[in-house]
Amino acid sequence: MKVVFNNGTSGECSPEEELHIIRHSAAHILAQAVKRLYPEAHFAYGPATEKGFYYDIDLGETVISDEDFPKIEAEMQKIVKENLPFKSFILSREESIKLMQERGEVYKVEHIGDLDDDAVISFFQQGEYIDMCVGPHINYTKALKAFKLTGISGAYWKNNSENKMLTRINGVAFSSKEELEAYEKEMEEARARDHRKIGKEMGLFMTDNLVGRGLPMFLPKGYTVWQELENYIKEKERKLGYQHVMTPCVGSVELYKTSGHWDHYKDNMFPAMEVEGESFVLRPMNCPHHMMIYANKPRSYRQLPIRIGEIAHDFRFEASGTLKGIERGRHFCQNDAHLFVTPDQIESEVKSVVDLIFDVYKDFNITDYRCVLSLRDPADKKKYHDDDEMWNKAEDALRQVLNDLHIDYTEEIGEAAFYGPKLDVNVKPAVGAEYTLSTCQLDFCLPMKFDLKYIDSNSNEQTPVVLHRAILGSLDRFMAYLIEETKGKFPLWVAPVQVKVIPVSEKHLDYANKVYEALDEAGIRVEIDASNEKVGYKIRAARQEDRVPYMLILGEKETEAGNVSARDRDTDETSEMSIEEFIKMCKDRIAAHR
RNA sequence: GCUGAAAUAGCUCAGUCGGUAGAGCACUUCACUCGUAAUGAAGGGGUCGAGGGUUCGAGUCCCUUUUUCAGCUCCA
Repeated sequence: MKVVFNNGTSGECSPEEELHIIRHSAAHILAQAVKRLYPEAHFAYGPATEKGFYYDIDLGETVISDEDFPKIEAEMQKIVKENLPFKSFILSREESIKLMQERGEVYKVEHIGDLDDDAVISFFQQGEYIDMCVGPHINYTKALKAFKLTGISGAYWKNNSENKMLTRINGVAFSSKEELEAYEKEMEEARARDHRKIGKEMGLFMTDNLVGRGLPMFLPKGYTVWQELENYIKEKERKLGYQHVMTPCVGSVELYKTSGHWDHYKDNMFPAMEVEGESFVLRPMNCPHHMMIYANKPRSYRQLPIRIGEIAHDFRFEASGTLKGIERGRHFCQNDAHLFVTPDQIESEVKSVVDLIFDVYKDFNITDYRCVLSLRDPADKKKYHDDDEMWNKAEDALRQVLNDLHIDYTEEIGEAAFYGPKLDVNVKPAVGAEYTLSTCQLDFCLPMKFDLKYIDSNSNEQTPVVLHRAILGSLDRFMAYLIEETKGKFPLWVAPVQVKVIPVSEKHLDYANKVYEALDEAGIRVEIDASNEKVGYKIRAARQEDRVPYMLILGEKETEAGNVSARDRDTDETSEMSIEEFIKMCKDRIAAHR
């Protein structure tokens, strides 16, 4: 595809860059259309995104909504039809500021101020619209063939909530109409597997205004899934030498002042409760409790590593706008553990945690994830515990382990916890932004704050190192992920209803009840559909509502032979076998996941 | 928290200019006794999120508020 560069020349771009350039150009065309329709508009940033583009716009007093999209899209379409050429030119810093000031583009002027002194400042112009930009861009507006505005929202200038909120118009753009249609279909499918939607359909969890915002409640079927996940991970941990504990959901404010969490996070905690002169908070995390368990008695190097695990209820006063089903609530249950280790053991214990993460991912077929080594921002002395030597040691140690394990990761500055660096494993939900599923954090800081000790082989006191880790992250969030990945078709061992017994007619109800009893007795989660409906109807319901792994169709033939006809959810194939054979098959399949 | 949008039956949604609240599914009952993705009929079900206002009259217009959704910020 032919493109225009910011030095005024034109040439071919690589196929990989093509879409990006189309999308970025779409942002300029959007701005041009908006400027024509709303002359009072001023523009901030307008980049390409993963699937399209957006432009952050200051519209002054004007308020627009998605009802205005057809009008704006029509104007964009018109600009495309006009087939305006994109032209570029370079100006000096002074000329640039003058040009942008003349046009009232205060954000662009501020942007110029942020640029390095030797930065080349270039502009692109199509028709009457001029934008400061490094390009490149499409050579004519007609090269924008398929786009659509998808949403409107607020966005802070320079992504800082202290700054003014601008209007962000989002859009998508593709190289062809077919690709745009495919994308829209994909989005529709993504919305259909949103865990909030499926959770409602399957009766997994609910919320209620009277209970409170961000406080989901697990219904019997959802709690069944939850318990399976809990048992699964606890068993894995037990085999790896973890010891599970149970600690209270409340802690004194002093506890969190000691850990340092109070200073960093008190605004995101439920406010303190004053009782008889003491202050308590609902706990937002479990590290301090586990630290105190470690400190409960003298520890020897011979006992280390000590691995303390807990399926722990936590409460965080998350901003209302961030709540999202069971993916992010104000109450959640962490699959938390703290590993107290000697410095020599860091590598092997981190490795063991990382192995566990990927072992679990294998069990659940999780393949689409991204590893991030989250580091401190050395300039931010306020957020991060101020001890450069400690940080360098911790970051180097974690990086070293990841390299030794040959794990692909990207480093992100300013993403660390206040007490130490972390390895985060991030995934993408059906709808919305990436989040962290699993984490492993290296902490030299809290053990010092809590004055934790162990006696080394020379009878000297030493401070242990702590690994904070969560494999399923929170059970709630993991379940959200699992729902979206499986579209509610949970693996047999997790499925809230594993088998649905479907009698062909009321005549076969007695036999169906007998089969039901046998399965129930065998510990298989079974339901019977005794409703007065046709088989087709019942199958449809079993597929759509509970998404059951197996349906047993029981009619004349099965009753006489004493067999079952088992229909497999995943293959839609039916096979006839004895009750005993079916039970054995189920039990074997379930046991294979333990 | 911020910007925008939305809230009507258990669920998904319609409701025009302000004039007695609707559909499909689900539920209940009856008939049918059925073989692998919807049998038929009848019936019950609503303070239109909440509170105020305008009006002879408000699901509809205005204000406040709560919740939900999209995104921003945040995520120990």
